Amino acid sequence: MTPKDTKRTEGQLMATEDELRQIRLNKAARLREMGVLPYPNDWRTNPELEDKRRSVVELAADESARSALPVEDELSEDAPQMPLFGRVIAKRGPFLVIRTPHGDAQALVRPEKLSERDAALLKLVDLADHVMVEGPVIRTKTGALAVSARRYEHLGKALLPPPAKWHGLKDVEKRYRERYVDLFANPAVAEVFRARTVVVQSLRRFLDALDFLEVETPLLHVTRGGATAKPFETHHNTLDLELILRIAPELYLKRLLVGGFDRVYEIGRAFRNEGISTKHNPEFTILELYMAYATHEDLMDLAVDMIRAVDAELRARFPELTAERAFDLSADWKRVTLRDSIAERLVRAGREGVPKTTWTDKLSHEAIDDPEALANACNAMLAKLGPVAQKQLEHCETHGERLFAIFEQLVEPDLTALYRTGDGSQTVPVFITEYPIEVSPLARSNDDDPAFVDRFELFIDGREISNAFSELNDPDDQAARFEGQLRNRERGDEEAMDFDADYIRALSHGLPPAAGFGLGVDRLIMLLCNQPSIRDVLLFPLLRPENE
RNA sequence: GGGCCAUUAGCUCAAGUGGUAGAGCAGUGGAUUCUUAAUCCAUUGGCUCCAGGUUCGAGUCCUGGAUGGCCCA
Repeated sequence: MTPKDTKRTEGQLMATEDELRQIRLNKAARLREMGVLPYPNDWRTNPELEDKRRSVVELAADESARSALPVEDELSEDAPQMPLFGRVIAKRGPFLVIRTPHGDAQALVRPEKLSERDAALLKLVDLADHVMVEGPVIRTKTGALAVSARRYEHLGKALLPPPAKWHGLKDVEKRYRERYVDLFANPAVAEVFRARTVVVQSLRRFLDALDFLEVETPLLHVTRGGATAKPFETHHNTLDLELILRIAPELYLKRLLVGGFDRVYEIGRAFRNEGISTKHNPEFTILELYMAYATHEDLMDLAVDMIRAVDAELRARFPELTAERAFDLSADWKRVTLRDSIAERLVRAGREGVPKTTWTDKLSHEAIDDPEALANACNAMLAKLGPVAQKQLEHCETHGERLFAIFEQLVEPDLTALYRTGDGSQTVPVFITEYPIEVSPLARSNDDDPAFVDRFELFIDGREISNAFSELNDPDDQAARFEGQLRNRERGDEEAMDFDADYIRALSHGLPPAAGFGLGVDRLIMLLCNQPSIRDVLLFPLLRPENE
């Protein structure tokens, strides 16, 4: 005992976290002395109780409906007993505010209305405990709803104090690390994750209605393919086999088209061993769909319909969350070739909110289709670029690679300035089409110009949401593309794909003419729910572990 | 990878130029018991992120590190 401790009277313990915990442990012990378990498991809900609880909470939020409720003194003898159970988040006078998945409602808990046992239990309640009350629903003097408790049960002890009731939990790191607290302390956060589920369900509903078959393909892959990215590596002991976590499901899904499923999709996790940012988490959710007897142009139409349908459902269910929008999904979605987007960027530089850059001086409109002029322009730019952009440009060996690099560096950052509604108030979704063949190893080349492929990427509010193309189903062409990837690997490209011999064999059995579409589900949710960081739409984003 | 910012009680935040670390909420004891961030009285609670340094004296200044956020590449 330190001298400080001796000054304390009983009941005046220090309020460090350990001692706040000890105070609650002491209350748990007193529950045990009363013959009540601190963590009981013998109280059960059922559909009927659940419906009643939901109706109580909904009534509590409905000002006009609750005005018809009786006050305590007007209660009839046979007033129905309604349940309210959940977590205590505030104590106000003789009221407990109880949080449920449907919202908050309050209980009026007066000891004289309870049995001696229940009144004694009530004395031991702490904020954040799980409790259940039952009694008639009344209107309070201030017009609020309350369940006037005739029965009180302790359902579970919280040993740690909840965050401040008014401010909630604000510490961003703590919110991500202790999402369980974030969710019950900040209802707006929980709302985002409910919205997330609605988006995913809505995607499924849309595709199911079009007779797409939802499938599950392996997460453990032997070869890297379907995207260009660094994988996570792992090992299977029994087979003594090096495996990677999939970077995309693409090649398995297309095998299923060979197998005769003409419309398939998968919503699942993909893993990329890359940086973490507000737009990147090492594991993320991807939707990929494949459709036989369709082209990438059909999938543009499908993408518009699908995203509009999802958004309509989301907006109907979450009007507040979706109120602020920098983009307009109801406008006509632009379709621009990659080369035209560069040309447009150059022509409009310095006008209409489209900024000038050093590229604007070095690169002429005519150079876009002239390999030598483009290479010269790139060389002239090199010194002006940052290290990463410089590296990307230096690695370019072909006209197509240069076009793609220029698109990424020059056009992509200013897409929101380039494509806007007529009055300029909002951005418009844009499909960028005709990608160079070199950067599209799985896409079908264009029949009229084999240097480009039948592919698009969809950008909404400047953010890349989707990538899609008509599928390459010529096995010899695909084999040559894989060879090209291997050469890139030798050039030092760690993201290049492997040669997938089984996939070539699958194509050799005949992949029907088809098109495929991939969508970053987390990014779509960020966009539609107006969330600035991918961590705000992932329940448990990857963080460096805490020490200790 | 680079730059900027942040880290103080369980939570939310204060502490001009270096001078005894404070408040609200939560907690504890009591009063009250139809409250709406309940109120009233009393009261507990600190390795000021970590490790060094400068100084008579560091939450504050310097160096290094940790974690997080934002921006740039």
